[in-house]
Amino acid sequence: MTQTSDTTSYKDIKQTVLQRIRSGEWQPDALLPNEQELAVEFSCTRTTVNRALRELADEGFLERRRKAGTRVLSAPQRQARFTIPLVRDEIEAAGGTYRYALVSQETQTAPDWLTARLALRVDQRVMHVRCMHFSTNTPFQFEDRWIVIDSVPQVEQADFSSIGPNDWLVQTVPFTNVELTFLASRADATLAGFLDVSEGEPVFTAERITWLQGQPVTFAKMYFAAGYRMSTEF
Amino acid sequence: MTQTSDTTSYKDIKQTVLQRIRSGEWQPDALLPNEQELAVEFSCTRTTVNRALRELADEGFLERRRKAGTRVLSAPQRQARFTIPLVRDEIEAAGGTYRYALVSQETQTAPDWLTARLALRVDQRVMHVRCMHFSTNTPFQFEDRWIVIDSVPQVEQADFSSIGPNDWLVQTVPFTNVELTFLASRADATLAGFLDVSEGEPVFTAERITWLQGQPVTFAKMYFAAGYRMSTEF
DNA sequence: AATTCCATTTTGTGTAGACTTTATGTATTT
DNA sequence: AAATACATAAAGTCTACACAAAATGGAATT
Repeated sequence: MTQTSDTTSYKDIKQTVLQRIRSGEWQPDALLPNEQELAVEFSCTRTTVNRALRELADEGFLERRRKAGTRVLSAPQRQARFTIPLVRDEIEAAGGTYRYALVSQETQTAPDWLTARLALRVDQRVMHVRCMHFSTNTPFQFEDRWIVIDSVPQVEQADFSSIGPNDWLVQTVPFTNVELTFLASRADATLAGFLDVSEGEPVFTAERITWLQGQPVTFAKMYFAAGYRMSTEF
Repeated sequence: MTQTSDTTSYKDIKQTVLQRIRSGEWQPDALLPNEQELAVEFSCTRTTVNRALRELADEGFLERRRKAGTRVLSAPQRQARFTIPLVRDEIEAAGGTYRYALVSQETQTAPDWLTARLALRVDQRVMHVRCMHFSTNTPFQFEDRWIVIDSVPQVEQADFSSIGPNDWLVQTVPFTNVELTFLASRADATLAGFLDVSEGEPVFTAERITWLQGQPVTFAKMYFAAGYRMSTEF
């Protein structure tokens, strides 16, 4: 047999399965019929059922184990997918005009806390860059970044007065692994000045560590202006 | 031909493609060979190549368009997947003992800001629940939640003195859609008391709105104790 | 009673081939 | 020059089948 327009597609199956979970027909922890049985029910091949169930498992609705079968997850460990936008894109998407400004750029020996955080060797040298991102001249984000020189030797020749370190890195170094952390921090005097808020105000903060094949490449702290909200739907 | 142990698998292909992107062999915006050509190169079927490329596109490395082919994304819009854990799981995973305490529970008419936020009808009634989550008797999270009674009528009979509203909802109502927001807020007197921090301290906050087939179900604000970090790797 | 071993079940992944859908670039027409 | 039509290329999906790998539950053994 071959594909015709009235075939049940993997998308149809996904929908139907979700319906059954939502309607309570398949309760949490319940065992689903196996792929072969579902294939018969939906009059399609096991391959098609497999794709549907595999994607639903990937999306966090189902749990699948060989021999054990497929179950409805009791506490749907649904995953929020944050697309971390580039600052420029985020500002422009909100209708602002993006402006970048370098605050400082210097090479130095990695401070102790950074050595510990990135598991650097002692006295390893880093490029320290601080810069501002504005949306139509309103402070949007203050970025405090360290780049490991041994991992990106070209950085010693880089000039961040007109291009941001993130843009430069994205163009220059691929990366393999990222650790992203969100937290709330308190504006100290310096930060308050840059972001135009009062000292002591809460500041939404993101930290990002990037590795290339196990080697630490860069650590960045990004402090967002007052009222910033990081949002996603799923 | 059939599958043998020396076959190139879709995982191998994913790795190889990533290598080529990282090494710069396939620059951003570059057009990849088409599936048929790659199938020949990797001595496998187009189906296998398709799965590899499809997943890489899904993970944000590639862009695929029919007829136009497959390209390397210039600004890798990599997506962070946050698995939003249940509070209890999060506390227990960190080695703490979970304890729950109800602060208040009452039905009321939805306040204006909530009516606006959830697009409720005027004077729609909601259940307002406030509660605390402790990790070994240390405040971990203060939860401030509203549940739309029309969407979950059973909630009027619910007793949240021993089970948290989130646990109850997960067991009772499936959901279709979630909006999740992270922000930094400032501890007011009440919050400072619950979380055992000074007034004015920054508090990492998550807001969560849940819908069931277009109907708003619940709005929750979750205030985390000092020092909380929401972290993910990808 | 506990442990080890193993057949069996169920998902995981691959091959081979075909049809479907989309959209691009070119040719044609206006 | 602009708009339209169209052949075609490339990804998208399905069928049908096969073998692989994991893990469960029970049988056999200690």
